[in-house]
Amino acid sequence: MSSNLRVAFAGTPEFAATALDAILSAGHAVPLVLTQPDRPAGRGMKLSPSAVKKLALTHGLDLDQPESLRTDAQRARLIASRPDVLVVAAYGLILPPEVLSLPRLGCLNIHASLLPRWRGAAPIQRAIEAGDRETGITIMQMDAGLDTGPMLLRRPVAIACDDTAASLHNKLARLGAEAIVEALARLAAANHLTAEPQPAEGATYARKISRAEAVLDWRRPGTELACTVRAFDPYPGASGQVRGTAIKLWAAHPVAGQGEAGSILRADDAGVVVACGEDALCITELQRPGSKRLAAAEFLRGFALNAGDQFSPPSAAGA
RNA sequence: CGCGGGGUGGAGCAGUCCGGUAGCUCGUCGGGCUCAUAACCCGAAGGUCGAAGGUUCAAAUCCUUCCCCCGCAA
Repeated sequence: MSSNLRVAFAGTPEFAATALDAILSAGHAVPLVLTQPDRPAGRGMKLSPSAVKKLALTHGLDLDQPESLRTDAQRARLIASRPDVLVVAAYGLILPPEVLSLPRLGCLNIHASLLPRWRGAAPIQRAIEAGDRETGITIMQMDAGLDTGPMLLRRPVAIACDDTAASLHNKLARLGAEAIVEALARLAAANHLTAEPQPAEGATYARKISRAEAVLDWRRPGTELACTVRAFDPYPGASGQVRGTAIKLWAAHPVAGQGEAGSILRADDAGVVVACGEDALCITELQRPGSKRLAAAEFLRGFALNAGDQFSPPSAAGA
């Protein structure tokens, strides 16, 4: 690595940790890592460190976990670290103008979509849910808006018909890591990057995934429901309810068929076919509470589903 | 101490409350039937019932401790 930068890093989940790891491997100095404070999470609600924190600790990096960056006191360590640039990836905090203008080269964001499509919190899931065939990574110079800054670098990736949020997340995390390393390399060499403003056309907003959305509305078309199932794997998992039991649906594809929305047309080793508002959905992987994900054939041995059984409508099945 | 479900032949489950010969569906193997089959019929193998300790004439089942998996919630 010929020329290195002082790269402060702000990020929280696995997606961000992948990028941080690549930045370190590229030989840049990382004088400070910002990540969200430890949160109660998981069974037992134990305080858990973020993926980025764990990585930072294994590399012995300086770490700060402010609740926000609104005050000078909360920014003190970032200022003291004298970064050339701040790389932000799924950090989960709003950066005030004082932070955006703090590093000499500004703040770069790794965003998991081809902007301006899917600005916001859940670009990976929303792209799958919408049935997009392509998404990607955008390296963006951050400004005061939400994912509205000028673009430095865009990398497309195809969404496979069997991609889930999990599999696409992994692809995009790797791609994002490569992209930020390339952007930093160019930045180090040229001391600036040409930034292209985002077009006004085609902007959409990827709102956060809410638990309520996870309960499938069987009046929707089977093709859309299949996308939702993939978009919600692994979190929070599309769900339905039969005979009072909540059931998670982990894999499904649209098939021909018609009947009352939510009614089971067939249930055999090939899958559970449920009538939708349009066509039908063939569910091939299911899970009930306390058990694990099972292929339809195995699931049915322990939980009988038969033609004529009915999935409850979302209002009745909702949490 | 956030709430809860579960660990039983290769897979998925029942049996546990009310201790007393370990059961079901599927798979595997062998045989039969069939033009043929993932179909059907007959038969067989295969289990320290998560681990350790305790109670008992007797524990998958009751008590104690531990390990592992999962749902909710975040």
